[in-house]
Amino acid sequence: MTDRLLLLDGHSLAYRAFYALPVENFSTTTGQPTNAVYGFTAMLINAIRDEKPSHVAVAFDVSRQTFRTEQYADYKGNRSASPAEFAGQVDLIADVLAAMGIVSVRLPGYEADDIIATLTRQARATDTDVLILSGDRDALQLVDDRVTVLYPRKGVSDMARMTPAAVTDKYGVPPDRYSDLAAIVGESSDNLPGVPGVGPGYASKWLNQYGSLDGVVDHADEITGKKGEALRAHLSQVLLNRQLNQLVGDLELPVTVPELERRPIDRERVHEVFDALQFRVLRDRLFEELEAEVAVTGESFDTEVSVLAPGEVAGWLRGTAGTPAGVHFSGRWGRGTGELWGVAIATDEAAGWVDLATATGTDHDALAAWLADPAVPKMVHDAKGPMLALRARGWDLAGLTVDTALAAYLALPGQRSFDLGDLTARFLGRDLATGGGDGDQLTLDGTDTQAATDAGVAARATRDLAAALVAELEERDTLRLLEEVEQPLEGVLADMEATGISVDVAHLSGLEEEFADQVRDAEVEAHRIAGREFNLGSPKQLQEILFGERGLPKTKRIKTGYTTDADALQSLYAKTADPLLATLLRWRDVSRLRQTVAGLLPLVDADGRIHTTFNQTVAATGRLSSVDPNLQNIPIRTDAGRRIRQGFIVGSGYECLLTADYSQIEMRIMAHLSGDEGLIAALNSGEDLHTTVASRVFDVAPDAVDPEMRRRIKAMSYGLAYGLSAFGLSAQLGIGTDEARGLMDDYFERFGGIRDYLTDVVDRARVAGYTETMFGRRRYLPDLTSDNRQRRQMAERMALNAPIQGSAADIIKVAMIRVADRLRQEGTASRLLLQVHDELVLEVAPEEVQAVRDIVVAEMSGAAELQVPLLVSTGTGRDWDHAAH
DNA sequence: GTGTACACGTA
DNA sequence: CGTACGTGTACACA
Repeated sequence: MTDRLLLLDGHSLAYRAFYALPVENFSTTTGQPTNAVYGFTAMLINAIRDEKPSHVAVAFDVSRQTFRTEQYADYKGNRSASPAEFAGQVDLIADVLAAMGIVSVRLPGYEADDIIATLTRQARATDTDVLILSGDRDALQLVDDRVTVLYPRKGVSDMARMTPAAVTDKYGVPPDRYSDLAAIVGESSDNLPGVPGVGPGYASKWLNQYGSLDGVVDHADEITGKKGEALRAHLSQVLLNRQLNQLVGDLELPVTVPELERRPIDRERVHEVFDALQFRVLRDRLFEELEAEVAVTGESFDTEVSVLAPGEVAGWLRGTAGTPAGVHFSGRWGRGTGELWGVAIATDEAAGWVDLATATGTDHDALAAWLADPAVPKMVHDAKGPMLALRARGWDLAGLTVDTALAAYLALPGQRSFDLGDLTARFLGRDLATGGGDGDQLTLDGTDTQAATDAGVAARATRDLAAALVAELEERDTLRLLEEVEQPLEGVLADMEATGISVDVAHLSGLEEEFADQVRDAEVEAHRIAGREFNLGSPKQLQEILFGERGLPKTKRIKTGYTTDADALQSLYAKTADPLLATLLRWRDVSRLRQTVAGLLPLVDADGRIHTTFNQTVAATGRLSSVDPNLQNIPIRTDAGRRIRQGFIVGSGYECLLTADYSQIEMRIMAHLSGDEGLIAALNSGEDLHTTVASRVFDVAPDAVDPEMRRRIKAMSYGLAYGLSAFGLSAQLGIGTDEARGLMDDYFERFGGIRDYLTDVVDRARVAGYTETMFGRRRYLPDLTSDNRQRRQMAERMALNAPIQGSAADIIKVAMIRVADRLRQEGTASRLLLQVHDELVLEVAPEEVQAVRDIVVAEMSGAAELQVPLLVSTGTGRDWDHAAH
């Protein structure tokens, strides 16, 4: 593979960053400005990620005194002394580079550009591509078919990619004539005046006409008019400019290109340096985006794993004397159950592996007792699955002090997967691999020693990782969330998954057939109206038919043409009354319903129940998610949808389902967090919230609020928590933007506390780099300082929503733990089945309805102390639909 | 087979 | 140009 050399102009980029990023948002708590360091480092990380160079160097100026100032005292003489805030940041950049294993180069008397020119020349002599990241246009003279300049256009992430074609396109001359052009037009940043009245247009015309600057000079007399006159008057300045802007490509440098080969990132140093700079987000990005680049130190876990022979388990466990242990379970699990094949246990002193297939009954008993002993501290990575497998054997897990997957989720809430190996590499700088790889190493007695070693190493890694993550969370004040919310919840979720929810298979099968018939009817009709057959499920074919053959007006643009989503089809139908649209919408509706039911049926277990899996570590806000199947998006809004809900029924031996949900929990959290008196009063009044708010916004009596007024206010109230704009509100309500803006103004006139809160949330998140929920759950939003407007605004909406959605998630998690505890304490047979973000579904045993309802309402309402009451409404019934209220 | 885009269900 | 998810289908790649 061809080598790729990335060269950066340290000073020019730091300077750019310094002026691009507001210093008030980038300084440490001790007052050290860091905006230039931040911007430079961000550019560096992006460039390495995008360009994947094999070699990297950063060139710096030593001082302003160079051979150029000797020749021309005013060279760069227009530059005011660097602001105090800039001073010192260059040294900090050098620290960052050292930690990242990147070479810095400087040479007295020369500028960074000369160093870059020299290294470029050296690299061109070998088979190496060169990328130059520089904020100095002089570098453009180096561009050729193997050398590209990345020039910051705006901010720190928008780069112009200057190839020979791009240079020619922009300046009208090829790169090797760029310096000639710059000599004629001058370079204000270097304080080199050009020919007055002559810009790149004339300069390139002359250069192309006479071939080069020499040609232009030779033929200066032939150039007519004012511009020719000006050129002749300034010839000496032009020639001086040309002399000064020529980069020196043959310096004696202390390094050569081969020595610039990328070296492993020094994790320890990166942590130290980034901690000092308080660059938490950037550090996370560094490790995330350059994961492949980060050399795992190679050090692996050299753990001796004792394969415990049949009969040895009890004795070995006694030997560990109840000391804290990392535990790794081998097996498989899902759909509310699982099987366990083996267990590895690693304490400080020893690691052991139990193969459950060969272990004796006594071994099993000893292991089960050890696992169930709450006095023995245990660390497990992602324990919910193993809990299901243990449960299936009638075993129990107690004494779980740290689940490293949950801990990592709180430390890195934006990450989607938490692989043990990735985490040990990231947090411990160690490699989980045990050097196996050459297949199974079965010993004579059939023991798979490689599996034993792998499991033992995983157990040891879990143990070490737990310590690192606990320290990390302690620092962020998030340890309580782990110990008092996420970890206790894990067991509750395992129970819910194992329990599952009963379904009426006959009912659902009937529905599936019914919906399938309607799908067929709609399809036939659609083909008839369209005059030909086509795939109704293909947006592409649909676009051809609607916008091509039928000539309907175009809808909102999407990547592949024009949207055919339900909203767009609705409004098209309102405009054109095209019967195909109605049929299409009907087809979409019924085929989706059919699909929902068809997806559920194969997941019904032998016990007649569906066991979903709740993901506890995927949603960035702290919510749960549900998969396999997703029971958090079962239809409810339409009659047909509710018929699907009727298929979820109370199980035999139980009396009914009970649902309990928080009313307007997000509005209540917004009231609490903002402290807005008006909203608090509205929620405390006990009257209908949206009517009360509407009466205040429109300044009329509550009974004068008509349904349309209420609808608009409801949309606005909920939209606020999502970062709704006047444009979005107008689109949603079908009113003009002016009217929408007026509505928003009126709203904030009465509820100014909400607006203040929302802007404050974003401001604080921008400075801190993250948002926080009421319980201290963080969400990191590096894009808040992006100079890409779309990304930044997206991050701002996330920042608005995360504390609200996340606090609601925290509250219902606490409620679930308390409900489960109370049900256990009271010895009820009733049990939790599902959580749907603001709703709990329980299965109630005979005679327990009243008690369970009281427990659920009390524990849900009492899960958090807010400035407004947490209202809970409940309902019961034979199925999920009838239990709604 | 894998990845992306679209559409759409819930809160 | 309103957040957070998961799933199924079509379609373009390998």
